[in-house]
Amino acid sequence: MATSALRYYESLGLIASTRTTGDRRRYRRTVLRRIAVIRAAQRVGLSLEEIRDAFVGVPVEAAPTRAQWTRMAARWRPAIEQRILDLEKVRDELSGCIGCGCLSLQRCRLYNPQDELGAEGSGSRRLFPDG
Amino acid sequence: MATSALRYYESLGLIASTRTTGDRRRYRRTVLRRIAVIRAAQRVGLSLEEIRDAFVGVPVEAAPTRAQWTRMAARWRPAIEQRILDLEKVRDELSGCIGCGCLSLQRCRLYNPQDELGAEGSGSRRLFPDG
DNA sequence: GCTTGACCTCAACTGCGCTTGACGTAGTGC
DNA sequence: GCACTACGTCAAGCGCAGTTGAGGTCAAGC
Repeated sequence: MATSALRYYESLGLIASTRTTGDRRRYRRTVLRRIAVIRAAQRVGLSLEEIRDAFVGVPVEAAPTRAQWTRMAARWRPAIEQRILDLEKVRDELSGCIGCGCLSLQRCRLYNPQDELGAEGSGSRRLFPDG
Repeated sequence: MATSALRYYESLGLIASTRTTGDRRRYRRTVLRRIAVIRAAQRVGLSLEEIRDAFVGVPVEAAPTRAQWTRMAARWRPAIEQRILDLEKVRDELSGCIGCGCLSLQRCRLYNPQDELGAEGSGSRRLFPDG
């Protein structure tokens, strides 16, 4: 990965580095772990800020304990599971709903994922009230 | 959703609108479908450009046929499936690998998802060669 | 010794996906 | 009939996640 990204992560406090006498960055093993986890979290769709939040309690400088890693991993599970469920829903709706050609604005779960919004009028700015 | 987003999509050619005598935009049913599909595709992680590409063969102005929708949905399935697999991998690796505390730089699949890179030296810029 | 390239800092820039603002018009409610 | 709001255009701005460039330093190879 690009060194500029590492510097950027460091500027955000996501990772830390030690310096050589010549002021070059050296990354400890634990930092490489953090980076791997950061990239993985990005694949899940988390922002760097969310990732930083997920790292609270996991030391930036020192080697974290196994318990700390485990706690963090546990914190992430729900977000990952949720994201997987979301995608499975999109997949099923794409094949089930669009695939079948129904696409009813009133009934289709693609338009109306929460099954809310029965017949509350037709105000504008109403499609996807919250994401 | 915000009207500004609709105008933006229109500026990209993702959707089309008819106009009233007073120059206001009116969106046909099929456009509302398109919008729903666009939002769904974004949830999957596709960029608007990728989404536009996925829409080739699906008319912007007229009502697409069921066959056209179906073809498009079929084009997306692989991307969605892949994304789901990715996330499942991240989930399993987070609980299996970090959870277990191994985190070996050489063996951990989190660092080395393709199982490539045996022992090719330790050049820099080597972590995650392609995403 | 000297060149070469990888690193350093810091500020400015990029691309995406919109949003905001300025300024003007259209149409609905009272 | 008049106020008010939602819409119209267009350009500029924002937040995120970095990248790029200018100007300088460090260290390995010849």
